[in-house]
Amino acid sequence: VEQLYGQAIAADKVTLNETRKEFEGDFTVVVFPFTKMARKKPDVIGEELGTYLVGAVTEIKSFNVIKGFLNLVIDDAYWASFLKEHYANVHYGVHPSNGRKVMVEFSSPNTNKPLHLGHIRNILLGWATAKIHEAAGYEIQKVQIINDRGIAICKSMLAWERFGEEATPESLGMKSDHFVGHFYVLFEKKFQEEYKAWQVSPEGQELFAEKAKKGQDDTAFFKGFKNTYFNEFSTLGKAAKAMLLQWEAGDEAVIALWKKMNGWVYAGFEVTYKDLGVEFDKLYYESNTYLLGKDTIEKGLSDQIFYQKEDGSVWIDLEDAKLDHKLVLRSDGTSVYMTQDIGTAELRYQDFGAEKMIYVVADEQNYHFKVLFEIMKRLGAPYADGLHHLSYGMVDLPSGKMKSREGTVVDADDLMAEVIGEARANSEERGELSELTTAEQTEIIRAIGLAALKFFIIKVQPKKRMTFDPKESVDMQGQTGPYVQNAYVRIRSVLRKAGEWNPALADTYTSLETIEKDIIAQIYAFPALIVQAAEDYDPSAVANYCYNLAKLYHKFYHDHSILKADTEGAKAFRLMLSTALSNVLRKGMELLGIEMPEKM
RNA sequence: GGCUCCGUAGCUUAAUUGGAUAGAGUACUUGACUACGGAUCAAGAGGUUCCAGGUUCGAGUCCUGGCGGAGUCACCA
Repeated sequence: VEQLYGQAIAADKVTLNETRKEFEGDFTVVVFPFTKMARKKPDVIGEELGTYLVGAVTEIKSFNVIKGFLNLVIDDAYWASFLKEHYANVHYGVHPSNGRKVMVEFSSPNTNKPLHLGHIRNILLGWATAKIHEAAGYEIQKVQIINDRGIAICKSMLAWERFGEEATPESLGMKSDHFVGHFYVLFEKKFQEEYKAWQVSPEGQELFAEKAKKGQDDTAFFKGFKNTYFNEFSTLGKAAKAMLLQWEAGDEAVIALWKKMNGWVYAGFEVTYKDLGVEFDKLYYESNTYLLGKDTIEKGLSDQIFYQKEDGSVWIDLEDAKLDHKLVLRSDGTSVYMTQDIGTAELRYQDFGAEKMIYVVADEQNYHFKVLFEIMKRLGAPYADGLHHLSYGMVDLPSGKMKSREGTVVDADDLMAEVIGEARANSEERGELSELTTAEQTEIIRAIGLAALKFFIIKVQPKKRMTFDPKESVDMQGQTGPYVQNAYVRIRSVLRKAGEWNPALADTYTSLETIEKDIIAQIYAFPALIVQAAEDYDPSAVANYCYNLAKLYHKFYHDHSILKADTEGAKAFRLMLSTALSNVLRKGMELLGIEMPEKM
């Protein structure tokens, strides 16, 4: 543009797209943006630019102009040499270190119950986001904050103490985190019973008469009154709150019970994480961090970033950021969730010095993180601009919203067992694995089942709320994880059968099929795709890319013979192409935490 | 009620961030293995991209106003 029209133009102002299938070419330049500076018609500009590019860039063989779109045709020789250069590189697509650090926080469970479907989406997103950043050149640190204190775990503790009769996971034959969750649900059940009885008691009726709004029926009133009842009237609620106070005071018996219960939960979590194939570099425990942040509040107060009310509580005024006023310290001087998060952010920066910190947390906390990040900015934290909330939509069931207190959750362990069971049934029907040992079969079947589950969840853009249909999640045909695995397995099978082959023969193959070119062009796009997915915090882009690549390969495989190709050159070229594609598929899926088996 | 997000084929979804005739999967109908793996491929049908305006050479995408759904607006976390 500069050469032809004498005006410089920023690179990001040039739209360069992959050419759509129905037109000839590989890349398309949209020329409309140049009409003003060139003062010519789009078609004329297209002709001029095309002529210039063909002359100036050896890789561009020819061009055509259609309705203001300049389609550029890349020389087959370029694609062939590109393939030759990269096909054997199993780490193709991975960028060299960019010297930057990123911390990803995900999972972050409460310790009062086992992990469920919501955690699975969180974990898969967090894991994939970390891996994608790593491939994009970042040094990564995967962390979780374990919410091991608070009223929730006290409920489980209290229920076990009152109704548990010294039971253990072993004595009840339960997975240990499920065991603790069982007592959490039991607490809720007992509490509900107590609440129901109280509602019809004289005291309950009196309060209803006194406090209910006009026309409000008792069901609606008592639904809204539940928290107040728990905090002010319930004997169970009082006992749980008393236990929390005892915990904070360091009461030996309570601490011992707390350690016992949490120990059970951690043992259970460990199994679930292992089954899911994830691990963390560092764990933060809320019991160690929940008092952090007060110093910062003090300092911010003297710097007049915060202000104090008469009752002693400390606030920040964020009205000019359309975020209202927010409490950061209670009137009794104790901290709130926000205080803690401020302190934890600082602690992590001290620990790791990451310029980017990604919080993988459900979208119900969008407001919280907006406020947190705004506060960090006003406090002048050097990393404030690198804070990012990877917000994702909640997972619904076809029957509606999941509620752990009501026991309508899909348990993570059960879910994995289910998809693996489905994979096993499918596999046994096919019988492809019958020659392998039982241990090998089990491992492959596990990989297939998990691929179905993980791909089903990751392929949806994070911010979209998703409905999880258990029936569809175990599908293994169509746009699924096993479909992608199958493309890989096919390639591995072909490569095994090919035995020794000579890559140099590929040089004699000079006239590429359209689909061969398409595949190379897609492979070519992989490194940039990784960077884009990291920038967008969007693992679904990688999932969809892998699916499209697998689809291309299945079609190619169907239409063109590889081992029985017409010439030795074509055979070598196609083996090269297959190898390259298998490497990309394996790497791409690896970024999503999905393994690729050799057989299935 | 304020703020934020979402709305695309019956269902699940994509669209290179404003580009060409909105692309897949599923379900439905139909066809392809004596084959390098049929967990595959191909064909058909399925769309007023929630509605109405606006900006633009060009809008599923941006702006305004509606409609529908979700979240949030705690001295809970």
